[in-house]
Amino acid sequence: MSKMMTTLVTIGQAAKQTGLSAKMIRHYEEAGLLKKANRTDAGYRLYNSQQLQQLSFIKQARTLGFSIAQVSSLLDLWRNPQRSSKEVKQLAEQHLDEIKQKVAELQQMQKVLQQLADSCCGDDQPQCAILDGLQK
Amino acid sequence: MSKMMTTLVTIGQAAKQTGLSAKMIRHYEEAGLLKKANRTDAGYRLYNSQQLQQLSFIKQARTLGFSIAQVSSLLDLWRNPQRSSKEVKQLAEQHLDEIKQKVAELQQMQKVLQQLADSCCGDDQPQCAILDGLQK
DNA sequence: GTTGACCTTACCCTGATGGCAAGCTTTAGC
DNA sequence: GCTAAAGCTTGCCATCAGGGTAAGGTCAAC
Repeated sequence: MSKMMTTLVTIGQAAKQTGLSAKMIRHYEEAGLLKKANRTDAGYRLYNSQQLQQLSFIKQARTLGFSIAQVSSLLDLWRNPQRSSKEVKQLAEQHLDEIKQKVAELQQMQKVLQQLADSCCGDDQPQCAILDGLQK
Repeated sequence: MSKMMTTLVTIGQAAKQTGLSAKMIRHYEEAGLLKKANRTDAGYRLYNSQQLQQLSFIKQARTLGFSIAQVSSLLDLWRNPQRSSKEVKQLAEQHLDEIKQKVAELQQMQKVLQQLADSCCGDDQPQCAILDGLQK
């Protein structure tokens, strides 16, 4: 056993360093993404550099739009030396498909809405192509 | 006063005709989008053709992604003969901007995620560019 | 020793539904 | 007329990923 020099930080520091909020970190612990953090005698959570790395990983994955459940799976794969990159890629492509579908839905909305807006003169008269379009 | 022949339907029929669910219709009533529906002696909600038209309007607006609050404003404008199409157009363009921003965010996610997925060979080995990318 | 910054838990709020339960009403079949 | 099914009612809980607030304990600086 080697005695590592570990720098421990409280949740506020961890939040600053990872770009998360303290609330989110507690939430992730509660959700089971992280092992329960060690505490000081006073009950303050303490994080070492490995845990900070895990939190950064979560932050990155959330930024890419992965759900908490997906992040949980990603974390499991990340921590598992027996993983295959195939599993990871499958997860990523599944999420990619979800994103593409959302983009398509939003673009469809955008298209229709843009057409309606373009056909509305936007003056002081009550006649309005947008409302007419919604009525159809 | 002319006595109009009005066809009245219960909430299930209204749901079928508008593509909404009965639950949504009750929710919209609760949220103040619609006047409280008349009831039969037994307490069943009844909808006439004008109310069905309003429900269809709501359905269309929701399909275009307007929030309930925005639909409420749209309904107010729709019902107000003194409206100006300018007000409607402004609301629509505001929503259009929100959609465009969401699309941009999702496309940014998509781009990064696609790059990660492309650089992951997806084989049986543990080495994985996606996990490496998330770790950074 | 006090003040202010930081931490703790617990609870309610968001948006737009879905689901379920318990109970009443109406309709259809026999 | 009786019964079963379908339809309606309200009310409460769950979702998802947190934010807000309250009430209280802790720590560091001055």
